[in-house]
Formats: sequence, structure tokens, C-alpha cells
Amino acid sequence: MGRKAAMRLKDLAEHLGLSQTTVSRALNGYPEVNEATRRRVAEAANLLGYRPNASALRLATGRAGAIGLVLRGADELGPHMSEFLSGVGSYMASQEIDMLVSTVASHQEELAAYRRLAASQKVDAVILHSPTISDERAELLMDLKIPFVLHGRTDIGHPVAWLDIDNTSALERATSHLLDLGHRRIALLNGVKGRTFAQDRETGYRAALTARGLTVDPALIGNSAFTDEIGFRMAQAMLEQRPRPTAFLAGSMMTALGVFRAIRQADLQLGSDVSMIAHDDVFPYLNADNMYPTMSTTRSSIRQAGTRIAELIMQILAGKPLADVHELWPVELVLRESSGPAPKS
Amino acid sequence: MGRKAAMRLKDLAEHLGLSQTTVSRALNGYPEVNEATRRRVAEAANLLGYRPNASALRLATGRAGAIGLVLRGADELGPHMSEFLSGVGSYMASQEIDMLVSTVASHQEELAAYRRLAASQKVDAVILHSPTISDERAELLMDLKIPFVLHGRTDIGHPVAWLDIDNTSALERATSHLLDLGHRRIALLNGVKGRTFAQDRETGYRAALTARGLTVDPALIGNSAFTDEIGFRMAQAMLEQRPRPTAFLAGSMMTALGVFRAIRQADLQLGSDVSMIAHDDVFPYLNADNMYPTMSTTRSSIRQAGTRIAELIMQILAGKPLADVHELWPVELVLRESSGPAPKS
DNA sequence: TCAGAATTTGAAATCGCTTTGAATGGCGTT
DNA sequence: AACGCCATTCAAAGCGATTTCAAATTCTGA
Repeated sequence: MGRKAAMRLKDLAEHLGLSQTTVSRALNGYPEVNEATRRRVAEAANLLGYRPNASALRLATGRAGAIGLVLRGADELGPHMSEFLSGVGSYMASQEIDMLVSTVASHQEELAAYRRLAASQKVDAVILHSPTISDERAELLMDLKIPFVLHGRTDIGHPVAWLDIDNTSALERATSHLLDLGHRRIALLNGVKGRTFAQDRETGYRAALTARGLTVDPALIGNSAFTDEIGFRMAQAMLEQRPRPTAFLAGSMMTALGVFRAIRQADLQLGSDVSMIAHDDVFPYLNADNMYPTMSTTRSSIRQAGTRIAELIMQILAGKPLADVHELWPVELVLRESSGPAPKS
Repeated sequence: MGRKAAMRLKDLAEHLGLSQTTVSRALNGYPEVNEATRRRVAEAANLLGYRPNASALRLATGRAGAIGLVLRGADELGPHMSEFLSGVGSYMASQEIDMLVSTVASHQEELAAYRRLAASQKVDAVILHSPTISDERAELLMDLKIPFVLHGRTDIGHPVAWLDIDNTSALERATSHLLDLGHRRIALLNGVKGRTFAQDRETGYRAALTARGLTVDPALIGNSAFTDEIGFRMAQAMLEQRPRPTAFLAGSMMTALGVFRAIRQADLQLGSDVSMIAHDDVFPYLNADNMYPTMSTTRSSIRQAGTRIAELIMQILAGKPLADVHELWPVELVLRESSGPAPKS
């Protein structure tokens, strides 16, 4: 199998007639090495394509040079996650930090995965996605003393670092807008129950309704994953109610596609018979502006969130106190054709 | 930052009153250790949650215990890739192999990323996705002596390991079927030019047409990325031709969504005025059967391909000759409502 | 001119594991 | 009683980097 023996520090040092110490120092920018030697070393390293062996470097420094992402199978590795990932990746690449991605099938496996990561010290930190209200994984990571940043929020005893979007206010505004347009039966197609973001969205939705003295009809609230198909089914079922909902709040663009289909199938017109505002995580391949009719959205780039979270991780690893790492991002409300006045009843 | 010092082999050995050698051997299943000792060691290790330090283990064994995936930014980290990834991941997890995912923005960066991976020996092998006819990355990896498996095919001087789906025959059959239904102007919305799979698909398409003595109209062939929006634009433009195409071959479900939209916008009926067969990579959140009308597809699970490729990688690392690692998967043709007889002209 | 400081380099220890080569002790043979 | 053979165990040498501590060289200033 003769894998070409890669160039080692020792080889490079011999080639230069210097000690490993000096070469290492030269490459790592220590001040005590002569400027001329440093240049000579840098040049040779570059020419010979020397790069320190990652494992050796990690062993010596104690840093893993990688962050971990544990994804729950197909559910989580969908379009949202890939956008998020590429956001994280773009920043991590610039810092020469690797992303270690694992996929697991269950909650138990996920916990086990974190224990493994911790025990084998494969990562310096992890990113936690879609937390629950009181997230067990977060507590475990706390226990394991492995730093992490939350994409979303949770409430465990300790302070944790997080970045979240303002789901509550986003849904409060979207709902209010629909109410302004005269809608009274507004359906909420929300994420799976238990996730903080889903709870926050429902809170916003309820707030808008109760602010006008309206009661919340549980039959108009659906909790499930954000897929086209589920969106279709939930919307289809709800459209059979009488009086039927005149507006939908869709949790994602995928859901919105399904709702759209259900509306069409019921021979209704989106934007006149039924309105919709969807949450848009900004997928490059699914543009709300190019839909027909164009889609009103609550909008926040999940990719940007990823990039920012990557930055936050680096800050934490640099020693920034967790209590100082909190970011709540506002969500844009973009009105387009899919949301119109409620039909006369 | 007081990270809890993880348990080391040394600690475990002392705890047991044994040497590191024996403990290591016991845990790694060497035959020369007493069965009673082995049990004692295994038990203690399990109890104390000992796992070897990954960096140390890698340094000692020379194996990285990870495979690399370099993804080109947003274009590549889309829904296809995430499905593929989770397929790869599910197998790799069972083998305790990590996935190192990097994202890059350009071809140059991608090559640089491979050089880095090779020089720093971070991975034992990589997976190469969507190759071009004569893929430069494959040649580079060959040069760098880092093993890889191709998802797709390419033609460089050497034998390479690959797994591909039979795109040519899939499109040949899909096109033939549309011809059987009386369609004569059939549009092909293909992937970006230069990729082998796109070429293969075009080959199949052309073969079906020429088999009936029909000529290929270049105005009916589009090459671009597989997104909803692009599908929409290409289809929209083509539907303005006179005579207009009566059938579409969409390269992906995303493309199909866009085509669908264009058809509707032109006030045409999918399945009667215009037909469509789309390639379905089997996304759990976008089901051809649940579309309206249901979508005829050429079908092949990209996730399964990922899992299989992971297996192939392990075989290669175990020494299987590259020339023996070739798999061409057949593609299912599933006829549903979106493909019907050509309209009377 | 020479001590002492400053600059620059190097030898060796260390990180936590695997693995080689040697040591120990028990047991059956002769 | 002496010998050789197994079955076990261990001490120590790597793996390829960083880093501590010491040495060699050059500068400075009196």
C-alpha cells in the first residue's frame, strides 16, 4: 500500500541543518528565532509542502483542533442543517479547525456519542442544535466539561452560551399582521413539541391572539417536522374544518410547499382565499421571491447563524465567559403576495 | 478553564495494578492476556469510562480513524449531499470512524484542502463527489497517495474505485417511455456541464431519440444546478418556444418543483398538457408519491449509495484492489401521474 | 579586555498510546 | 535436580510534534 511517507519535522530540520526545536519555533512564530532563519525555514517548509502531523500536534498541544456536530439521522440532516453547516464550515475553515460530523439514530445514541467525544478528546467544543426546553444533552456536556454553544436556548441550572433568533416576536408580528388583514382563523404549523423554538413560536402566536381578545383553537395548531409532506397533510386536514382557516403560519419553506399543495388541491387561491406566511431560513435553492405567488416570510439566514456560532465557539475557547455569550437575532418580516386580506365570509 | 483531566491508560493501569502494556493488550483483544485479567480490565475500563485518547492512538497507530469530505460551499452542501452524508455517516459510526467535513468556496481551494488533508494526515481516505469527465481532484489524490472512492465515474489514467448509478440507461428508458406516449419535443433539464453524470444522462437521452430517427434540438437541453429557481426559469423559457415542449426530464426533485411552477404559471396541466419525469434521489421530506399530481420518477436512493460507499472505503483500507471496487447501480423507473400521453397537436 | 546580558540555537522531556523484546514464574520431562 | 516450554506480564522504545531548560554565540559597556 506504500503510502508516501509524509515529510516530518525531523526531516525538515535535517534538510535545513537545524534542530527540530528551532524549526518548530520558526514556523509557529516564536520571537526568539532569527529573522533570517525564520524566512529560510518558512521557505523550505513551503517548498517541501511540510505540514505538522495533526495527531502529533494534537497530542503535544492537548488541543483537538476540531469541533463536533452530532446530528440525529435524516430528521436533522435536512436542508436546514446543511445550510447551517456550511455557515459553520466557512468560518472554521479560515481558522483551520475541522468539523467532526457524526450521525446518530436516537437520543440515547446521541448522548453516547457525546460521551465518546469527551472521553477520547476528539473535539474542543461542540455545537448543539434545536434544544429542548430543558435540554439533557446540554446538561451532559456541562458535566463532561466540554464547551458548547447552543443554536437556540434552553434552561438548565448553569449559564450557557447561545445564539437564537427571536422566534416569539417573529410570530407575534406575523400573526398580528394576519389579524390586521382580517383573518380570524389562523393555523400554526409548528415544529415538534418540546423544542424551545417551537414553544417560543407558539408563545408569540398566542400573544398576538390574546392581545385582541381572541381565543386559541388547539385544532389550528400542528406540531411536527418541517417537511413538504407533513405540511401537506396537516394543511389538508385543517382545510376540511368548517369554518376553515383562512391563513397559515408555516414553520419552514418545506412546510410551506406542502401547504401550498394542499391549498391548490382544495381549489383555493393562495393570497386571496387563503393566506400564508412562512418562516424562511434562506435556502439558496428555494427563493420566496420566485415562488408563485411570491411568499410572505419571516426571514433569518440560518447560514449566517452558523457562521456566527462558529465565531462564538472560538471566543469561548479563547476564554470568554459563557454568561457573556448570548445573542438574540431579530427576524425580518417580508410581506409578499401570499398574504392578503381575509376573504369575506 | 479546568477541563476535567480524562482518564489515561496509565491511570487505569495503576488503578488495576497492571502495566500499561497488559491493559492495552487486554482492551485490544490480544491473545496473550489471561482471560481473567482481560475481564477485570474490561470491567474497570467500562466502569471508569476509559477511552483511549484519540490523538495518541492515531499517532501510535498511524491511522487517522477518519475519512474526509470536502464540499464546495452552498452548491454542494444541499439536500443531495445531506442525504448522502447521512448515509455515509450511519455506516461510519458503526465502525467508529469519524467524518471530517470541510467546506470550500472554489476549485482551487478544494485542491488546497486535499493537500492539507494529505500533508497533515488527518484522514485515511476521502470520498469524491460529482466528478468531472477527467477529474483533476482524482488525479491529485492519486498523486498524494490518499485512497478515495468516487461517487460517480471519471477517466484518469489509473484504475479508481467508484460507485455510480446507471444514469445513461435511466434516461434512455425515461426518454423512450415519453416517446412511446407520443411526445416528440422533450426537454432535458440536466446538471452542470462537465460532470460525468450530466454527460451520461445526455447520452441516454440522445440514444433514445436517435433510436427513433429523431434529431436532438439543443434548445431543449439545459445545463445548470439542481434548484427550484433554476428549474423554474429554464422551464419557463422553454415553454415559450413554439412548438413548445410537451415533456420535461427534470434532473432532480428540486428542479421538478420549479418546472411544476412554470407549467402552472403557463396555465397548463401537468400530466395532460405537459408531462414530466424527474430524477428522485429519495428525500425523506419530499415524496414523489405525495405530490399533486404524483410525480413519475427515475429513482435511486442517494443515501443508500452513501452507506455503500462507506463500506467500500473500509474494504479499500483493508487492502482490496481498486480495480475490483466498481459498482453500477440500476435505476428504477416509477411511472405516476405526471407522465401522460402527448396532447393532440 | 572581560564580565554579564541578550540573542539564538539545541538536547531532552513530554503528550498518551502501541508494540518490541525481555523477564518472570509454573509445570512437565528427563 | 536440571532443563526447556508455555503462559503471562512488564519496561522501554517508538509515533511526531511542542516546550522546558541549558548551552553557545554575539553584543555591550566599563
